[in-house]
Amino acid sequence: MRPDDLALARSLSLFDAMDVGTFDRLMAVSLVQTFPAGVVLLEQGQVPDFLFVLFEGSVELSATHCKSEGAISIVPPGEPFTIAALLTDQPTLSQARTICNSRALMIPSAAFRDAISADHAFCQSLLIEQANIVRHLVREINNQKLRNSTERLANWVLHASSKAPEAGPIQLPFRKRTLAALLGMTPENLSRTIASLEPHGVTFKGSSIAIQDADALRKVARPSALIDLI
Amino acid sequence: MRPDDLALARSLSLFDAMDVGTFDRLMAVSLVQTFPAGVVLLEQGQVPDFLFVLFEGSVELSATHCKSEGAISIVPPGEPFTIAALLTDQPTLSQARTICNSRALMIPSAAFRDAISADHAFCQSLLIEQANIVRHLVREINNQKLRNSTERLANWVLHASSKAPEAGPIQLPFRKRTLAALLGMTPENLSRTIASLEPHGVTFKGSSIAIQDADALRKVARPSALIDLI
DNA sequence: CGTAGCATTGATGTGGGTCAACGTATGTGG
DNA sequence: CCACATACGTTGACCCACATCAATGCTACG
Repeated sequence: MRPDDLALARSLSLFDAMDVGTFDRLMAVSLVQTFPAGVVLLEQGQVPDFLFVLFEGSVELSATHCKSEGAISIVPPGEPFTIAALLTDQPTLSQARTICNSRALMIPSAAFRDAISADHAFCQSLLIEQANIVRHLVREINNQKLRNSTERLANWVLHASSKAPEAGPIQLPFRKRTLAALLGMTPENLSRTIASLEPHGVTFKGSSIAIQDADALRKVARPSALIDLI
Repeated sequence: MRPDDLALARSLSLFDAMDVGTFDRLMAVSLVQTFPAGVVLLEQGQVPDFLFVLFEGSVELSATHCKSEGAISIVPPGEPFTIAALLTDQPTLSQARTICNSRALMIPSAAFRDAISADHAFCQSLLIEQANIVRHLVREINNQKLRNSTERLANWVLHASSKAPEAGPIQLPFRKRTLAALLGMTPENLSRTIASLEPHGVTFKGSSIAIQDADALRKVARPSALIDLI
């Protein structure tokens, strides 16, 4: 690994609590690789040999069953994915596919598990991290069970705009069909839902989304601390 | 705590990896309490003061949003619940309500977190446990997104019968409306779905469910390693 | 034996899926 | 630089799964 990649890895929140010695041992056996868009990093049903941690790019975690596909989440840079499969040494439940050019740190599974055994503080921080993922997934289940597609889209827009660094229109970070899969609907229906939302304070123009009237949008979305991050 | 309750606690898989000293310290500040059916142990939005571990009975974890309600899961005896909220010290995302007379071990949150800090092996086993919960929730999301209600019910029956200790008809362990909430449908629709499943190898009689023809049922359910536990 | 909650059944409405056609971007090679 | 190809997005027509509302049976329990 190159020195600047080492520094980049060290700066990730994942390794915040990790002991320097453990970190160095882990990096000694890890590698960094770049991938074009559309590459499958992990097939569903496969036991992962590596833990992937995204340096740059995005990865879509999705599952297919009898021809229908659903996306679990889009992994942003800086985050690891499918840790749960690795920890339990079980086949992944989702496929991981790059949706743009990406660069990832790859840590051999066995070495990662050794690090957990060796470093109590790291193990603790991972536990908190997994607990946060559990909470995120419970939110997702509630989102899916208790809302219709209009509400899901409206809340997604609100959340995306609150995450954005500055005010003003936000850019859709992937294709619309990906958003549709993420929200649990068909691309056709997403189109219609977008159209039905335009009189309520949002405008979609290509991949640019602008919120005109946040209050009006919030009235449709009815966000809840139970489901959304306030 | 009474000695037999201490022994019962020690036998739980949750504490398998826990050091004896840590265990004793934890139990010294814990208590055991019994509850009738229908008691709310944890309100949604509340930061839990205790970790509950069920000795006997069952607890329903559910969420309500704008008058509609969805169940996340039914906790069986021997298992803890809402650990994720406790680990992250955040408000619970679901309400916990006993669905029958129950008895639970109650461990003060702070003491539980201390045990995690003190005992590396325990922390590691908890991490694996959380990873398993993550996998379960991902399965649940796939189940919800990729299947219709008939398939969900059929798979639920298959899974329930495979969990049952002996062959023969199984008993529905809760009211039908609870099952409906768990499967993400209305009670009315569950009734109809049950009726539509009867020509496919299952018979429902009151709260007793008998599988006549497992292959026929499996043909409707189309179970998948991706969603179900094989 | 009445009452209250739960399960069932029927009638009806609607959200969202499906299928097909058309419009619109993005890139590729002549 | 433009015609063409290919994939993506949009729109419309239609259908079906499921929710909703309302009425009727069940079962249980005081």
